[in-house]
Amino acid sequence: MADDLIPIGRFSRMSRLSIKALRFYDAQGLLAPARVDPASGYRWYRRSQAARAEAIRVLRAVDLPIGEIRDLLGDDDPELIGKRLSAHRERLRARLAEQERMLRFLERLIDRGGNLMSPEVTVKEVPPATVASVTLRVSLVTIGEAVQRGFGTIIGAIGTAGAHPIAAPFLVYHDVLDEGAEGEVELCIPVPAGTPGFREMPGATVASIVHRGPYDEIAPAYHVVTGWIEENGRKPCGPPREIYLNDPQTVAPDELLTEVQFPIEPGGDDR
Amino acid sequence: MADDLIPIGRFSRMSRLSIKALRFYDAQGLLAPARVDPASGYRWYRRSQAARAEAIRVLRAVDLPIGEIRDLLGDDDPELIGKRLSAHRERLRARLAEQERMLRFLERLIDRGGNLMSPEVTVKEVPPATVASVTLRVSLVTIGEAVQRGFGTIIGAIGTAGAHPIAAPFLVYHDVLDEGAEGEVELCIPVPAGTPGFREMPGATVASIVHRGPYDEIAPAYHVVTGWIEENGRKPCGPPREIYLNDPQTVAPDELLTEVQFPIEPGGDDR
DNA sequence: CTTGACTCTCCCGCCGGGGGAGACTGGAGG
DNA sequence: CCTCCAGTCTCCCCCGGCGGGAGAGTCAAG
Repeated sequence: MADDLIPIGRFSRMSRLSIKALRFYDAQGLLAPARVDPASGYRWYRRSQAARAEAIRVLRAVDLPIGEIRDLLGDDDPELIGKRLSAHRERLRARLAEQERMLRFLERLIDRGGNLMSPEVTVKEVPPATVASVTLRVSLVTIGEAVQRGFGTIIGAIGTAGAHPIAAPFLVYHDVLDEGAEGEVELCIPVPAGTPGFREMPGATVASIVHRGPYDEIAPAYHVVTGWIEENGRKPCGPPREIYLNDPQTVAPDELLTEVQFPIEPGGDDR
Repeated sequence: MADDLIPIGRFSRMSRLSIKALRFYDAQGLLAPARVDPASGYRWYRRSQAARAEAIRVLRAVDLPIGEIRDLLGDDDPELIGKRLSAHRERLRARLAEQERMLRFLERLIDRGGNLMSPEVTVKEVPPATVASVTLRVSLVTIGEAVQRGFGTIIGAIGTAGAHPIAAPFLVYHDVLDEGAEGEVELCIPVPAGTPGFREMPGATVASIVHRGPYDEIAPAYHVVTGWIEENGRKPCGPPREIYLNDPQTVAPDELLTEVQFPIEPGGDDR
């Protein structure tokens, strides 16, 4: 009846939706103008459409996708609407949590001084040692659990031999466990020199790096060391070791310190 | 030297970056392979590139844009890197705050029961009243401040007349202030009936709606009422009023209640 | 030589519009 | 009646950071 038809510009100012957005919503079947002049294509809105426009504006302001706004405005059942909104709330919460995770991660990065790429690789001499050891065949999938049990076994053996650990436990990778393949790893715990019945571990010159964080983020540390070795023209000469400098039982995963050592041939400017 | 060139698939698994991503980073000049076969186009990476790849992965994990990662990895000054990271942290914080705002807004929406579109319009009779009033010429830009001062003036006048307010203050829009245009508004405070020297406000049948929230979000309420009037075939017959049901001095903006009344011709099924 | 697993380039899609080109049109003034 | 200007139209490209897939070429093992 009342043909107070409003052109798109004025309707845009009324609804605080951009002209582009209004045209887009028209194309998406979300908010069709009351009339479209077939000759000129001009869109004419009615004052009463401002309510729907406002609802759309509000829902877009909480980042509800266009399609879901269309669905939501389609049904009148307030309970269903509540359910849709709640579903979206969960999405927003998830996104919020993700953003928080990112922010915290970034703050950790900044705290570390932005040592993104080259947490210092150092060269050092590792003296020979007597170790209690067990060799296991594992894949990257089973390694965590197997290592836990293995160290338990070793500690038991040390105890029955009347000795005690004198340094941090470590692990020797005799095979490359690059991607899902199986391989041998040797679990070691140093014991007092000369304790009979245990293996003698030779000393070595190693390129070393300390990784801080959960075990499953250690791969980059390996790549950094191997990359460093290559770039500095050194030659690897033995299986790498991983030394557990603190205890996962008492320290948060973020604080875990793990040293990665790659034996290399001596020589070069070992500072 | 060491020509341990790694094809893209293996490097992808090593670095936990998708093949698509690696190709993209190559195209963006972010991580070029050590060698590209000119004949086949095959990309070959070197183990040492895993460190840079890892840095990229980490920085992408905190959603730093590609271009800025390139810049950041370009310069070695750790202080500058820290500054760039901090700048990004501020961006993340801003985004987080925005997400939180959305979530809180959505929760408010849900609490209200999802009355997005039709906060109930009611028809009612407004009795005549005696009011102390002042008429101002304002635009939408100046209205907030002008109304504040105007009500101060009126309260002063009421005091000197020995009367006192008996109902919520309101405002009559004699002109449409649709978009930046100037117009006359009348500020009114009801006083006891028959107080001499004040204006008599006629009664009316009105379509009414209550808006909850900040004043500057009130436009949609107007549109809902005018839309309702149009859809229900009623006829507007006078300037609209805005009644301030609670006090912006003592109530948070989100809790403000403002009633919008549009006089309409009597008749119809006034429930 | 064949086979199968990799890899290449190129193009489209996403999401919600923004920016701009080039062509029309509605209403007001003369 | 014409003119003029602001408003409007459609169409196309752009944003980010890849993912998906087509169609073709390539490497290594049997």
